[in-house]
Amino acid sequence: MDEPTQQQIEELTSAFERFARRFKVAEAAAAADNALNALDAQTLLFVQANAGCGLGDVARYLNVATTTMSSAVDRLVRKAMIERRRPEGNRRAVALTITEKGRYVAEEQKAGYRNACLAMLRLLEPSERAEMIRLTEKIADSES
Amino acid sequence: MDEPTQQQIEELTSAFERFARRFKVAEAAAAADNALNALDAQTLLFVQANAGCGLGDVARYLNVATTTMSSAVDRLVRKAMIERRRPEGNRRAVALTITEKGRYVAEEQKAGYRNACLAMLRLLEPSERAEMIRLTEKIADSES
DNA sequence: CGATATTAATACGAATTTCGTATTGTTCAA
DNA sequence: TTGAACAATACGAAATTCGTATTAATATCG
Repeated sequence: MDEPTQQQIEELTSAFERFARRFKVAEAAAAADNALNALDAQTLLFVQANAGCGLGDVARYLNVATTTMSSAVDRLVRKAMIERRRPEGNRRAVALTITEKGRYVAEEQKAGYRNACLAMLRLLEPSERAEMIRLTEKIADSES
Repeated sequence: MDEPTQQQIEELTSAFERFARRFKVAEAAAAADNALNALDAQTLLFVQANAGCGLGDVARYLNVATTTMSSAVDRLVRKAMIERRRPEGNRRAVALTITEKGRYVAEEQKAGYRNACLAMLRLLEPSERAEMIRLTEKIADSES
């Protein structure tokens, strides 16, 4: 009862395909100098948002093996975007923190996302924008 | 004039982050037996939708080097999901066509997308669904 | 207290993937 | 007919991910 219709499902699936493609192309075009691969970029953003987190925290969040995360952290440390520290109180762990340069790159990254979102909103009438945001939030945050 | 507000941009960006994460996790959970990597899956879907297309067509569409596409096609041929044929009339080209098995896997793949979209629509009130679809289509298909 | 299990991270190597360069074979144009 | 342009492939280098084994630190419990 009150199920989405087959046609609605089909329409949304198809629209999302074109949507994703458009978004992806824009993203590829924006690939800057400080370009990071997807995992490293996500790692950097997580470390920025969770200063002092451990390597395993990021791995669990991003659903990758800890060895994979260790490599990603290696790369980011080599690029001087984050730092490994030994937290006092637990000397087997590392605490990850973002550097000045890392913060810069992370902000650049986020600016890219914001630009893409801005481009989307511009395609809508002012009256439609709030509704798009509301519906996206509802889907993103609903329980179950 | 009539620009989206900073707050709207921020809200949509943030909502999309959660949205994408939720979508991605669902996708990872659905990873079936016939699992393909992202490029191979996209290639298979393109070949299904464009029977007889050339290798370069797919490469251009997906924005990868032709050598990369050659490898992807190799993998799909090895898995018996697509076939290389020499079209009469142009013997340097290959024409890609999907096989029975490929069609099956492609449909499975699309079913996964449809399920994700269904899950999204279910999170909305029936009255909101058409609006979500309309707005997504508008963003996906607008010129400029 | 000491032995053992658990935890956090790393070292190392295998497998996969992507891509650049060079090459083969075909078609087109002058 | 010869040379340029084109479609695809062969090959090798670089990067990434992950599993297994290892190191070191902390927790547990007899």
